[in-house]
Amino acid sequence: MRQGTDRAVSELEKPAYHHGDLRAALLDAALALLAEGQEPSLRAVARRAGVSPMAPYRHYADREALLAAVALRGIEGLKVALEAADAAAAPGEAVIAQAVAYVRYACDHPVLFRLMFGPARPTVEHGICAAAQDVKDVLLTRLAREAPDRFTPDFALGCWSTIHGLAQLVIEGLLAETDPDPLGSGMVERAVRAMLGCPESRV
Amino acid sequence: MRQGTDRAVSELEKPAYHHGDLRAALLDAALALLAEGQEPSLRAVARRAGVSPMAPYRHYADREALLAAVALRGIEGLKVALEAADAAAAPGEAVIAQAVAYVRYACDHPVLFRLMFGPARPTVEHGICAAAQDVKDVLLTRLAREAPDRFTPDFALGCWSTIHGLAQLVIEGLLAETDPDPLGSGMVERAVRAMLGCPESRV
DNA sequence: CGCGAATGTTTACGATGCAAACATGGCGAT
DNA sequence: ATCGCCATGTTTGCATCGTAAACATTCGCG
Repeated sequence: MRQGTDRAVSELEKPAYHHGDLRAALLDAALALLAEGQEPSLRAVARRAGVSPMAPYRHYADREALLAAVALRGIEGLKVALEAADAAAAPGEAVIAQAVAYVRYACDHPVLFRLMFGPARPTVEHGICAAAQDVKDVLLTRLAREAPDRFTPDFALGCWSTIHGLAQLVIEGLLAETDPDPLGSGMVERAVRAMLGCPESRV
Repeated sequence: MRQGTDRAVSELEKPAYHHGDLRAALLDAALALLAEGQEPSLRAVARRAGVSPMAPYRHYADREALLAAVALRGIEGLKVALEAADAAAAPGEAVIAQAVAYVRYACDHPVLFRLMFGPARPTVEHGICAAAQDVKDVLLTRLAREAPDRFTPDFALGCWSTIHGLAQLVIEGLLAETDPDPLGSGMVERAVRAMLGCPESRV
């Protein structure tokens, strides 16, 4: 696929027949549409990438395959966000920080998030599952250190569920009438603390 | 092909021009499609109800309105399931029983469940939110009795999130590689117990 | 230089959601 | 009983979507 001599991307070069790296461009286009809040149709993605509606099929089996690739990237992004939050957290507060980051990521990219954890069963299914496990593991690792006494696989699953459920409830607006801004108001954080049984709220 | 689609109440009259109670028939048709695991298109619902593709618009503003009505009914069904589980539970085990019932409901009606708590924002949005609160309240009420010491609004939200997140993870297959049958294996129950800190497993 | 394979394009088909115009017939006012 | 209103259904039409099939273009290797 890739070769040494790269006439890869020069600015004033008109769109050649061969796009150079459509595969990545399609991914970016889909991500961009997602970021704008719209669910990306295959045709819209192609349009945005400046190619014909059928072009994507040279790189992805079907719409679902493209979306799955996007979802994978989104999951990786979530993992990165969790790791960053974990690293930046005060001692003993890393789990809470990860939880908040998780929900914030969902709020910042609601459509993407739905794609990531919704019916993304298609082609790359296994890839998605594995990536999701990676995400869980980031949380799990920190959990094992901050709460070694209570820690069990079941407890880890419970924690993940709590955080994931919270994210779902928030982005679907199910908490809107209870609290218009569950993240900003600290409700999310308090709910996680309540479940973990660590009420130190230290402003 | 026109067949005598299941008319619930009437006897042998031919499909009259006026359907009698299309509104309800459409709901049932959508529910039936959902039960068969397919996402109901407006046209498919109309087909199943034995009317023309445009007929539903006399009763629902658009596809989303129909789906929202279906979602509402699904949420009511969940509430009923929770109440039943609560009533049948052994003393002190009602919260766990509700949690398991919640996840089981999701597993039994995955497409419906996604509809209920997915982007069901449209028309009846408020109705959906309120109904969801009703569901939460069933859990919340029992929670206040079984765990009066830890009980706070934040704790209640946390519990709901845990259960809801568990349901999401299970129906999307995110736990499939960890455990192919999280409900049957008891993993769901154990995760909830771990979060609640009540490890009595009393087979 | 030439040719095969990779990559894009065009055309076409069936499905979908919905707008607009038309048809039917239940039912209250006369 | 009759008539006419209008709620309820139907037909037609259009834009969009996913994707199959056939065609066009160019890359890279012999």
